[in-house]
Amino acid sequence: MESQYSPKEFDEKWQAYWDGLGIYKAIDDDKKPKFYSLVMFPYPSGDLHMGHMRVYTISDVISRHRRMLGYNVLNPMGWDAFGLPAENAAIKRKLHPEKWTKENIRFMRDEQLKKLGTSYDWQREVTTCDSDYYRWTQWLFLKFYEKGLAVRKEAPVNWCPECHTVLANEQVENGACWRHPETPVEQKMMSQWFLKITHYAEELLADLDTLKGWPERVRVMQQNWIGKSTGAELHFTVESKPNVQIKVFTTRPDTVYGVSYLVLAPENPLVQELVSDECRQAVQKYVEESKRKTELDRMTTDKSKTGVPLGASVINPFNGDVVPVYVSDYVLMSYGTGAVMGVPAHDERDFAFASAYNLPIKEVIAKDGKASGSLTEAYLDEGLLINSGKFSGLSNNKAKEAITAWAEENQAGKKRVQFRLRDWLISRQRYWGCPIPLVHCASCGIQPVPESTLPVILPVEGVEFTGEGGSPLGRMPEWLNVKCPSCGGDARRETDTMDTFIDSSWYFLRYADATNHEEAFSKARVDYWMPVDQYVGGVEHAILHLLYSRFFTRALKDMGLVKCVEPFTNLLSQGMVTMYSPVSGRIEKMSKSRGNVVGTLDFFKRYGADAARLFTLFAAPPEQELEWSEDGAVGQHRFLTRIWRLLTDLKEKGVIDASLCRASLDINQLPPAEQQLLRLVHKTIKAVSNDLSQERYVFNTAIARCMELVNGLYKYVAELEREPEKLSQKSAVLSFAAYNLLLILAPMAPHITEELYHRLDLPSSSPDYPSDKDSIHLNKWPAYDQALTVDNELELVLQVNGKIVSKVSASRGIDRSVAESLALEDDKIKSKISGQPVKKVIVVPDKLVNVVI
RNA sequence: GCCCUUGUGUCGGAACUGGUAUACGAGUCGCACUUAAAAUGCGAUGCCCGUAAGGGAUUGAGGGUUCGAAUCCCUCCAAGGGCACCA
Repeated sequence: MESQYSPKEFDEKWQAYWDGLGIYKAIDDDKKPKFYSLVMFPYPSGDLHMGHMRVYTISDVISRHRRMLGYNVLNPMGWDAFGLPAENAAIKRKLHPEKWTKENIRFMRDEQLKKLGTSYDWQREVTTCDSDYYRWTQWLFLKFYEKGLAVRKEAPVNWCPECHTVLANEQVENGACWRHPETPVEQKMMSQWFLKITHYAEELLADLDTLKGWPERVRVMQQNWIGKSTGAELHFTVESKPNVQIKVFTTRPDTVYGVSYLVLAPENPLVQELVSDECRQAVQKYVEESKRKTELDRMTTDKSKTGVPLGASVINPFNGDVVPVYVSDYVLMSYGTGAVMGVPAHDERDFAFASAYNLPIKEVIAKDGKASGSLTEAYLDEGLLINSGKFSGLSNNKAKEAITAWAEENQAGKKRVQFRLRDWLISRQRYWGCPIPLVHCASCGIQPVPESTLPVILPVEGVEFTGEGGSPLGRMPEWLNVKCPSCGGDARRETDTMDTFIDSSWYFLRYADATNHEEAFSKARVDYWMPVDQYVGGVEHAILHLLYSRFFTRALKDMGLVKCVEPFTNLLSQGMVTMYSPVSGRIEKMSKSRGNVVGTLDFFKRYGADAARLFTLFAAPPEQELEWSEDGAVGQHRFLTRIWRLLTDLKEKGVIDASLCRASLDINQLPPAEQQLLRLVHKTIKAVSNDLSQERYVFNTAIARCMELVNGLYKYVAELEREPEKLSQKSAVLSFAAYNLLLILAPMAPHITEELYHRLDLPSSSPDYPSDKDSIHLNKWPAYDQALTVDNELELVLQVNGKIVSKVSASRGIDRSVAESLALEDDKIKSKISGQPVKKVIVVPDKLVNVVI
């Protein structure tokens, strides 16, 4: 036992070696089939822990495996480097965001990701806060602006008082900022920049069906978020002002005869226009109050309804009914038309509102066409129309179309599709982001910065970070004041920066052509690499990043800049890593604030990167949660030690011989014990190949199979030890087994396999294996012989009425009749049957025989 | 409230299309090696009854389909996640 398994002695050696060889470089336009493997790039927050490492490990195994399968793999890495934490750190510690960010990047790249043994092509590294990158983010923004997909509009927006900026809808969770769950967002009317994602709502929804390689739940989440509703817009004329109409959106035009009132959202401009003198004071008070309510307040009002009458009435175009108009904050200005028709009999909310204000409840749909007389709750099911004029008697589904058609014919409305998705608010009143390349000119209005003068550089020197009074950019006159590109007069730059989700909506395109100084990317390169064949990332981006990226890709496709429509063909969303938290006393997501982090540096030092990789892969399948356990991680280190000892020992004794590693063995020439071992090797290669395939990606069982092979090898060697002279002879089977074990383990444990591979000292390069001497990772993934993955002798299970009674050994492929008689002649079966008539016998070939009595 | 996911030994988890439930690992116990411990190797290890041979129940609970169900269907329970006054 000369040398102990001691990863710290060679992990870094191999990392440097791979770097030097450049074996992870992706080749543009290679002859081999391409495989674009992508992992969501991190925000450079400073220190990754073991929880973060999971996603990089998974993605790395996939990439390494694909390389061995002969693909031209693109596996890039970069940094989502703009964002608030850097700016907040600057305010707190007087450290410039750029310096802070760059230091974090260096540490995370060199001390953490590289030391995990990842196989990135660092020549394509992308950093979104570099002007080399954001220059093109700005360029893309201008393209959107040209196409009318970037617009400035006055709208109610979400303001986070903690971030001092507005947020997109997707960045509000439960009425609070996604970064600050304790801070409710405030509603403000502001003029802001939006990207018109709603323009693509229909496509973004429909094409979800094409994403067969995405997890169902992510698709469902996006579907819900886009939220398509089909219905009608109906027009109600104001009684006292025949030239004013209130338009409502409804998914239930079939209930229009049951309207007993209309409701406007407090923010609806019609409120001010229609309010009567008598009601003005009460309405004004109500509107003021609802303005003060945060989104959170409005959501937690227990569904109880409040509202005030407007003092106006409208005419129902269908039956001429005159019904009152109310203001209530259960109607949202930002959805539909900001006005709804109240049908208490067939809508829960309307029922609650009508009950509170004693409004009539008129039934217009009933199950058998018969009114119940007194409803205690809204009737929401299907049924036949009643009290609905000429539509009475129709089924309500048919009535939806008929009523909408009538409305269209009589200029009282039209069919309408409504989406829940809203335009993407992208301006941020913060410094550390990509400047929006526009100027405001007093005479020409908003003018785009000419492409030739991009980038609009984010000033680094002389920026003051106070965290107060808006973006620091507004206080930098030398940056702020420019000449108008159109008239040459005095103008001011736009001080808002872009939402950082824009940076990450196209980074996967830049990887395809990361060093291009002439354009954002060449179309040819992007068309070669895109779409991403396997994307790996957290489910927290199920909507945000993934939806924005889909939108971007679509828009760029329509501009002719890219060919593909969907950017990510396959998506794997890995589960989070948890651990017991002494702060809460519960098992929670690993994070610094919960005090349950395991650091990477210390772990790598003690157990090596391979043990860390294997444990994260082994403890749970990738989509599931993973609980970190020190014991479990030690177990993986123990497994690696077992491999180390076995192979170094056998190599030293001369049992494993390099010349025999790839020998093709004739199983019929081998003694039984060797046959069995050879079969085990082929079975293992098959199982691991299957587990690592894109259809499965179950690394835990792949490792389990490797462990079984190692256990089998130990058992076999223990047998050999009974005749010690055998342990000094070359063994073809053991050489073959050792070599293949290293190959199939290489994607998961790249360091130990590389070290042991080099110790095998394979013969010099041959045409088939040109890179023999260089690296195990340049090897081909091993093939298996299907015939050797099954045993010739097997155990046949014998059942009576589906219960196992006995087992017999049998040869593979015996006839059904032979299997049947084996069962019927078995003593235990006979005694179980004890003379009763056999109804039938079911034979599952090579598996079992079930005797039914 | 609606939608989705998950319930298997002491624990993490296997069981591919219905066909030997508990692979693999952790933990525990025993043996070997050792002055001793650690490390390592070997063995045992889901539950109940039994000294044993052996027998019985068992995949959250209950029912169903089937020769046969962890796997398919229905009802319920629990945990986690998403959406939530979206008209």
